Amino acid sequence: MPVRDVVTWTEMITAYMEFGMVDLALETFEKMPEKNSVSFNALLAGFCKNSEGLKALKLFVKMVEEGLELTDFSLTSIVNACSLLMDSKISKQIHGFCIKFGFGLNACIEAALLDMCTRCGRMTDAEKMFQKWPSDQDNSVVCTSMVCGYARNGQPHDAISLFCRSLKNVDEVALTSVLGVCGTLGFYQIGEGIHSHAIKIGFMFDSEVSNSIISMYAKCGNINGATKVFNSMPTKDVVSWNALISSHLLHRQGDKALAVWSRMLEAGTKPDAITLILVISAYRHTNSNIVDDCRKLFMSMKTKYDIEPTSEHYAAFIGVLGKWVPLEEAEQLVNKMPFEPDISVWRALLDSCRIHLNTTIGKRVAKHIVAMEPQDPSTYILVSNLYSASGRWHCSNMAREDMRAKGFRKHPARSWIIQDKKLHSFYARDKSHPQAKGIYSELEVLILECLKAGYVPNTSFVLHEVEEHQKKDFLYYHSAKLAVTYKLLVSKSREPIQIVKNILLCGDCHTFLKHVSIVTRREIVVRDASGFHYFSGGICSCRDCW
DNA sequence: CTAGGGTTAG
Repeated sequence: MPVRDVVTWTEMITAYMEFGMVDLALETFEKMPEKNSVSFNALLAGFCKNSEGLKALKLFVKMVEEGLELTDFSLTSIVNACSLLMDSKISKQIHGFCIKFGFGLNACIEAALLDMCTRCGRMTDAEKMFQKWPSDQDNSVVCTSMVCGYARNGQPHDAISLFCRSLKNVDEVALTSVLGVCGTLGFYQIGEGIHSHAIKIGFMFDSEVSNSIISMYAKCGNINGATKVFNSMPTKDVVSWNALISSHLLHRQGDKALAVWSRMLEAGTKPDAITLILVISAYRHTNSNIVDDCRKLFMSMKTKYDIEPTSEHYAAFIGVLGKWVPLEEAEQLVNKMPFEPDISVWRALLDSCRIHLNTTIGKRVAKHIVAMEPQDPSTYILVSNLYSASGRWHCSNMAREDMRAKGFRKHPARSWIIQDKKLHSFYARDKSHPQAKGIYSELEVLILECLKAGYVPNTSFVLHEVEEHQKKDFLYYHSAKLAVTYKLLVSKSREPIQIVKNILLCGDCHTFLKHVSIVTRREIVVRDASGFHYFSGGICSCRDCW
């Protein structure tokens, strides 16, 4: 067979893989009358490109067993496959294989290995490789891998600090990643600084960078900044529209989100699956009169926009129903689904049970969730909290003990604030802050003032079995209360107080913060898992439903 | 002809 034919076949495999047509690529590969190592490598790389880590690994094993020629390209791809599998043990085996393989590592393999380490949780190994990287070599790729690795592994400070230390080496990819970190944490000043830097080094019109700036501003509470950046973009892709719609959702501006959706259609941009998840969700933040519009949209997804509803779309729609119509309708929809509902659907239904305070259906739903994800610690907490809410402490503790016995750890609930470009994070009854003493005594005073202003503690949000008189001790030291107290202590300006919380704000903290906004006459902005709460003069923008 | 890092949602 002439070489040119092998080249053509191989190019076809790559092209199919590029467009996600894995089966066609494989078919082509099998039909090839003659294969060389390049065609194997193309298939291997294609699997990785399409997140088929296991298929890539199996192919690689086959290549080794059959004694096929392995090259730098094969190694880079198999390292990538390990990154997809995120398995520390396999990653070490492949790591060793690459080193033993002999003919020296090149920059691509090294960079892939470093990235693999960050994805398998081997941050110390990644750091070692990073330090050894020759300084005369261009290392914008490994720099970015390291920044993203820190971001992924819960080390946002290291991500930002490395980014700032290597400004000469960062490019648009590192920018988007670190902007994501700023958004997650609510690091407004730093995010703004990075925005300026992005303009300075010429990425003002890079759409990926702009997209992440939109989302960064929205997550930091500046919805106008997000809108401004969006409007300034000369070309908006579907991600830009999605980012703006989700920005409005985060601020519970359902009408504005729907208005952007109309503009998007007028502009002729084809929505994708994420767009529809967002637009359906937007109806949570409108009113009960237009639930039917949402229903119509949901029913016409396939015919009008050629998007097949997935579990995520169902979950979003159930979230809307759960908010505006009787719970039974949401439950019925789950039972009538044309395919097996996944965990996101059950979680949405459970969330609706929370809004309706319906523990009967709630417990039933929770059982499904536990059965589906026995590995997930948050499931046990969900069940435990559900029992606590109805006073069944024994069952509640059993769920927690069950979780501990299995060695799972829950992701702790946290609230944090930013002060002097530093993050101060608190968990419930946290005494680890250097100023803990001052915070607790200040909080005592604040509680007294709020009680005077009419705050009535609601001990049903205490999720542990304790004596009634002890309950308030648990309630008073929730993380959001500690965070707001600390901020009041250190910032005397009239600026709004910004708090970020990684889960939902509890009902008692919500009531408390309303009173804090009265007695301190300061605006309080909380971003929790449901979006923004703006407290001012005793009222919250979420209208007490979140 | 084949290889290394990223953005929107949950």
